[in-house]
This record gives sequence, structure tokens and C-alpha cells, in this order.
Amino acid sequence: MSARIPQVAVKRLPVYLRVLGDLAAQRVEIVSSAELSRLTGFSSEQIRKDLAHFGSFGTRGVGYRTEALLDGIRDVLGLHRDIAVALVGAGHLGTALARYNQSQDQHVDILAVFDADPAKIGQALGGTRVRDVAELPRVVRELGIRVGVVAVPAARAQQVAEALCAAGVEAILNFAPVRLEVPPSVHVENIDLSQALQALAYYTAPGGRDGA
Amino acid sequence: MSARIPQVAVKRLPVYLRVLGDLAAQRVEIVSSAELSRLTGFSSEQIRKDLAHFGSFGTRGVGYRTEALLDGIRDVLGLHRDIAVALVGAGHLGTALARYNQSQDQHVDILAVFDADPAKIGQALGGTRVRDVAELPRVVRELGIRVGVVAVPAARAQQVAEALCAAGVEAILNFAPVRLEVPPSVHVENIDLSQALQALAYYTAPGGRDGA
DNA sequence: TCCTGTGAATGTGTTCACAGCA
DNA sequence: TGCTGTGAACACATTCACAGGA
Repeated sequence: MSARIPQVAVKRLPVYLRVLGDLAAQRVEIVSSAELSRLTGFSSEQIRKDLAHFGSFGTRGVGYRTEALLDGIRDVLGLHRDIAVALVGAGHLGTALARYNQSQDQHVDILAVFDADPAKIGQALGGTRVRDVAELPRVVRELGIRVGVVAVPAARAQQVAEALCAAGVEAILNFAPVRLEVPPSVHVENIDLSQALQALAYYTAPGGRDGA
Repeated sequence: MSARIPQVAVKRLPVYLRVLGDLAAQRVEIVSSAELSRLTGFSSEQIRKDLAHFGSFGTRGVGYRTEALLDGIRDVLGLHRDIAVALVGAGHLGTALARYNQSQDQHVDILAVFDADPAKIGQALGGTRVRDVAELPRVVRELGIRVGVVAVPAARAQQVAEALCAAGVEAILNFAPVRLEVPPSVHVENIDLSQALQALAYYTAPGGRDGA
């Protein structure tokens, strides 16, 4: 049942979560892997494999019960209980993230936001107020925060990451264009907006590249 | 020499670009795969394989010439010539992207920004002014734009994607939490901020997951 | 009959081990 | 000797083909 799930599959789980959420909202009770394939763009075999990694949720000849599957995936991701997140950096990116997340409402709670800019401290964002980054160590510990988001300029990123790790965070989402040096127990996921854009250039014409 | 490059490797190229740019700025003329490994976190064998995909840039027993390698990678990505990008959506995310990109200065030029909100139209952003999204078809064609960024609310995303494709865009970076339906010749890359956060939850404790 | 669940085959990417050249 | 370049071995992920239960 609950063996280890390939990391590529882990990245697909939130996609299922969104699609299933939509279906549940439309009161669709049963869904087939073929239908999920249409909605997500993944192949139906792949979907069945992904879901089989953590148990048998489907009924042969019928399909998957929407609600049961939602619960199952939330369970695997650990989203049945609320997960506490700290956002460091209340600039445009941080603000965008806080809003996106609020609209999704998947038990991912941004419980604290930090910034170094006195002009930003005290402002409302994502259901809290922006705090001085100096309070980070204390607040992260007190609120039992496990995930940190680094949305600060590159020059500050390493220092922020260290503070987060020292305060007991287990995973970091890093938007700064630098490689973070962290203890091996901390999982880091990098998203670099300009790099994503640069990689896209490869898929534009001269040289006749693919497009799939 | 210039065969097809695995797509995972394509995503690593911008990382090399950043690191090599830093080295060049420090007047480092030669760099080994071992040093690049330290700076990027990728293994040295992997780096050599990646670079070998598009030619022999190194000198055995010595290393790689920083500048030559920079040029080589820019070439492969198509970043030797400027690449023209349209950004649709001048909200927090769009603004963040425009600024990040401006600071990187890698021949990725956001030549046009569009928004539907009259209050935003006319404002300066990323070296241009925000235009009415109604002008998108004409402007994208006139400026020869090949890459589009979708940073609008989910409900508008499909419609924007269609306009971009119709105007001749070849690749799209999509931040909206929806699956875009586009012609097969158009390459779509999705970045969903809340999904990234949700996936991270998997790597936090209860159940003793990995952390690598 | 229909759609899930899964072994087997294929494809893709990474690591190893070392040959080859400065 | 030192570091690149690369075939061969391995690990990981996807697709195929079909067995199995409602």
C-alpha cells in the first residue's frame, strides 16, 4: 500500500487534487482514469499507476469515487491536517503566492509572513500581518512551522534559508536564483522564474526543435 | 554535435548560464566540471554529459573556457539573438517576473505587457508600458514575439492562450492553475505556485519520508 | 462488458569506469 | 598527471498488454 512514491508522481498529485476538487464541486461522484486523463493530460495508465502506489481506490468496471480519492491523495501528501508555512519576502512574488494559495484552500496555511522592509511590516497579507524578519526564529518555532518559502533577493536567500533550517523547517520552496546550502534532512525545491523563461527559448523555431 | 538534447538537460542549461555568468564576472577563465558540480549541485559526470550533447567545449586535463561555454550554451538555447516575450497579466506575479527577468539580462526581452484592467494600462513595467489586452493579436505579430507568459486568473487563461497561439507564439509559460488546450506545435510549460507548495508537504515528517 | 490493477517491455536519464588527450 | 569525453551498467519512469473483479 503506502510504499515510497516516485518523486515525479508526487508532483502530479496536486494536479489530481485540483481536478478532483472541481469534480467534487460539480457533484460528480465517480470518475474513470480515462476522464482524469482528459482533464489532466496525463495518460490513463500513468494515472492508474500513480494512484496504485498508495492503495486501491477504484472499483473495476466502474471507476474511482471522487471523494475517496480526494481524501486518499490529501492523506498521502499530508494535507489532511493543516500544514503550516512561513513565507519570507513580501514583495510581488510573495504576495502573488499568498493570494494564489489562499484561493486554493488545500490545508496549506501561510501562518506567518516576514520581510526586512519596515514599510511592509504590519501590512496585511494572506490572512496575517507581515512581521519583522528578526522575529522569524521565535515565531517559526512557536507556530510549529514545517515549510518555508524563500522569496527574497538572491543576496539574502542563504541567510534566510539558514534561519529557517535552524528554526526546524523540513522543506523549503526557493524562488531566489541561488543554490541553497542546507542540511541534508531539509528538502529544497527550486523555482526560478527567469530560468524557466530561458529554458523555453529552446523550444522556439530556428533549428526546428520539437514542441511536444 | 548538435543532436537533440534531453529535456531534463535543457532545464539545467539556464543554471549553468547563471553560474558561468558569475564566474565570468569574476574573471575566472577556466572552470572544471568538478567546480561546476560544487556550484550547481549536479554531479560532475552529469555536467560533462550535458555539455557533451552539443559539442566538445573542454580541454582534457584542463577544464572548460568560461566564455566559450557561455557562448555555447546561449547558442543552444537560442539566446545569442534576443528572444521576444509577451507577458499577459500585470498583477503581482507578472510584475515579479518582469523584474526578475530584467535583472538577469540574458537576451530574454519582455517586449510587451498586457492587462485587461484599465487602471493598469499605461503603467510602466519591465522597460515597456502595459497595453490593453485587446491589442495583443496585433502587437504580438508586429513585434515578432515567439514566447508568451500567461499570468492571468485561471478563468481567463485559456482565452489568452488561444490569442497567443493565433498570433504565432511558439512556446508558453503558464502560471494559471488550468490545463491549456493548444495546438501540438506550441510548447507549454506549467508553473503552479500553490501546487509546488502542496507537493512540498509530502516531504515533511509524519510517516518519515525521505528528504534527499 | 467495462475499467482497474499490474507484470513485462520499452524508453529515458544517471552513474560508473575508464580510455584518450593535453 | 589531470580532467574531459563516452561506452556500458544501472536506476528510474512510462507505455503496453492483459489478467481479474464488479
